[in-house]
Amino acid sequence: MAATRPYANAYDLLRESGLRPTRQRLALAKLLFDGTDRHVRAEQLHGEALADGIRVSLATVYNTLHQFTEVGLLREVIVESGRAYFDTNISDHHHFFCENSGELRDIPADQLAIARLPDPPAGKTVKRVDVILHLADLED
Amino acid sequence: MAATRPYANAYDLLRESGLRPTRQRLALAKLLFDGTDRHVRAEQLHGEALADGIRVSLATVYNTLHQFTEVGLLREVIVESGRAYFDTNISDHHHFFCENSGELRDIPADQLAIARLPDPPAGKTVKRVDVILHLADLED
DNA sequence: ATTCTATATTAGAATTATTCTAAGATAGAG
DNA sequence: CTCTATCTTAGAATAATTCTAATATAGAAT
Repeated sequence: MAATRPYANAYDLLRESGLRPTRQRLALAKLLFDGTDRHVRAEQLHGEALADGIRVSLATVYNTLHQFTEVGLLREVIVESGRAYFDTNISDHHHFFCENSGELRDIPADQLAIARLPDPPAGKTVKRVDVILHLADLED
Repeated sequence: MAATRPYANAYDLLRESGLRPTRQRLALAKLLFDGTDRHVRAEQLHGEALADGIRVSLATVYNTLHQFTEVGLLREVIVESGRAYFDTNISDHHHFFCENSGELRDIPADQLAIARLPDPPAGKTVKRVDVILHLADLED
């Protein structure tokens, strides 16, 4: 097995990313990279860790999520002011965001295409393209 | 003059939107809808109002920006966690966001096209399509 | 014009998400 | 085994925003 790296051992993952494999990073990596695509909030991951008996502070969860994002293991998705999600799916794709439930869902890359990108202003590069489709309940 | 409604009298604007034209709403509307496209933050608009000698509280600025957004006079743009901009350009368009300077800039509608939109999940409609191109300084 | 009532506005407290701080712990090189 | 750079920590601090309950005001009804 290998494919999209379905379980590349948390230890190796950290090693390859140049992050010291500490107890809490290992534990959080295991929770995050379980092979499924996850959209996590810091507070929520902290809860999961505690529930698993892992002693880790919320500050460390924030630090770790940001470090993972820096080395490209995660992608941060901003949907509302004061609400950051971290996406374990780092492939090229976009998101549905349901304003009623607060749920974030992946849109597969092949279902949304950007036809034309504008040139960035001089001296800048486009670092990231975020597309969010805000959903609302259909009522009649 | 009329075109895109370049100065449709703040009073009428509020009236047509079903908002009671109070002193502070009128003043804020005048600051916001001056004919140019603006990207405003609440704190900043509050500062401008005070500088103009308009007595208004920050809470009212927040209330007003949200009310204007609800009736379609403004559009809220989220770029980073804990950072909301209100855009006076409510036509269909997208944004560049420079992470270094915090500057938000319009991308004209004709410079970015979405080729294909996915179907929303059952029972939902796509309420808004947000595209943000994150910019970073080009260095070498 | 005056009165009245629903809606606005206010200051300040409260909340939420996040970052900072400075002290103590630990991975792993030597 | 020791040492040091890097982590982790609890709790304080910050930032943006929302809430609260009291006061003010627009505009309809008198």
